[in-house]
Amino acid sequence: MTISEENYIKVIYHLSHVSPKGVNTNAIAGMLDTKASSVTDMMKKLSEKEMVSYQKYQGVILTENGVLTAKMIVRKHRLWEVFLVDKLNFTWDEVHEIAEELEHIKSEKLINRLDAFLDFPAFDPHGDPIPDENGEIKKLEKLLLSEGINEIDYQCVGVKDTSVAFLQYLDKQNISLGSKLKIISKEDFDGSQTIQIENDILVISSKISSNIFIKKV
Amino acid sequence: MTISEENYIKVIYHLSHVSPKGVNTNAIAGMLDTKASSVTDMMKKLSEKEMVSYQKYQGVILTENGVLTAKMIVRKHRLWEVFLVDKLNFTWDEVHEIAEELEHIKSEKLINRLDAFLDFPAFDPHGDPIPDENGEIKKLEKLLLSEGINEIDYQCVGVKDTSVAFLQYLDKQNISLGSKLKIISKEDFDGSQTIQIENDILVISSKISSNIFIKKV
DNA sequence: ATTAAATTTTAGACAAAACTAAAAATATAA
DNA sequence: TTATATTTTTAGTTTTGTCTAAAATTTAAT
Repeated sequence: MTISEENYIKVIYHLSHVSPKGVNTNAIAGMLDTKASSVTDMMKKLSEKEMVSYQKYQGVILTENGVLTAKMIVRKHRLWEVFLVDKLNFTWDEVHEIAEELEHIKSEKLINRLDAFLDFPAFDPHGDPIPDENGEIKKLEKLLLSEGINEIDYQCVGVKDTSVAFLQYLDKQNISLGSKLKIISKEDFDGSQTIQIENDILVISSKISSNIFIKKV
Repeated sequence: MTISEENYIKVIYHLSHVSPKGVNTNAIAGMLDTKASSVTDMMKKLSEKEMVSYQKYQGVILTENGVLTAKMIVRKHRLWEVFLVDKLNFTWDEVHEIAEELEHIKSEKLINRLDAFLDFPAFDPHGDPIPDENGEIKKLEKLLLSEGINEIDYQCVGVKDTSVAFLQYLDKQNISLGSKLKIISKEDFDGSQTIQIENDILVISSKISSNIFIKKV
């Protein structure tokens, strides 16, 4: 696989979540900043390699093989992003460009060693899930606030502890279902978090945060 | 700079240490596993970009700019090798291929952060020096045995402690000027090393090893 | 149901980086 | 110092990934 082929497959993979019954040429061209005619050319090639199934004018769908290939590229991209943020202290908004290059480094052994070095993270710094070695994706819609990542936009979707006392606490703090929130920082020492919730800043203990379910918005 | 251009510059840089007054086409072709005619084509291009000075039939020399570019590629290659060995537990003989890919990742910020993360190493896992941010190379001919790297072929070139007692010890152990040696392993706890010296296996304390000068062979 | 608009594909070209085969220049050896 | 061998360059192709412009197909609108 060339870098160019990998980029096409990755883009088709992402777009196929929006158009599962066939990704159209123009959309691909738009994402890759190229022309529709170039896309057609590449689709013929990827079709020969059995990475996509393609019929003229009908859009394109990844084959099973194509999906797995795409997931491995996404896996590499997101693991490198974790590395850049966790180990090299980049901020989460700086890493995309560099990861776009790193995702094309070939060694499978490298990426699995990196995965272990990073302690098998399930989500990248943007909150997106990281496929495992076999392409499995833990698509945990909701997660605990205590597991959330800084600077990501979340929404409150539920609670674990349903006691009256807890719900009253939430009420007092103006936390309710659907509240938009963002984690500003987390204290390593006790796991307490500073969060922004609908324009208020709030400090909550890990006992609270591990009883609130949130979801990426 | 394309990956291909970078590879040519790197090869010319290495070859120019052997042929400082002009690297010939065939040698470059040999290193890059390509044909002499392709080299000629590329030399014209690199000449236009003022990375090399090139006259037909007379071989090629890197410009000042070309040398700096080459050093930055070597820097990246060797820093990634340190990362792979020190952080991801690769063995020193596994890393070259992967580093050949990683050396072409573009971000300067990335490489300087990596340098810091690795604690500004001066040598790579093969014992070769790593150029710093400005291209400076610490070309320390000799180093202490205690600073040596496992599995590298060294030669004994001197001693620091010149006392009779020490020299007698060396004599008894059959260690002399010019002895070929290789470090098999090093104990983290006390710094003692197991070394192979002219086919004998020997365990020496850090007091000994920090009084013997060696050099890569 | 036609016609107009938008999308997609074909056909032909181009640039980068490689190749082959032949010509030119340099080096070596009788 | 010629003749021969080696090295290097030129000229002409090939492949990959792209482009433009024109033709074909599908979609939308009256």
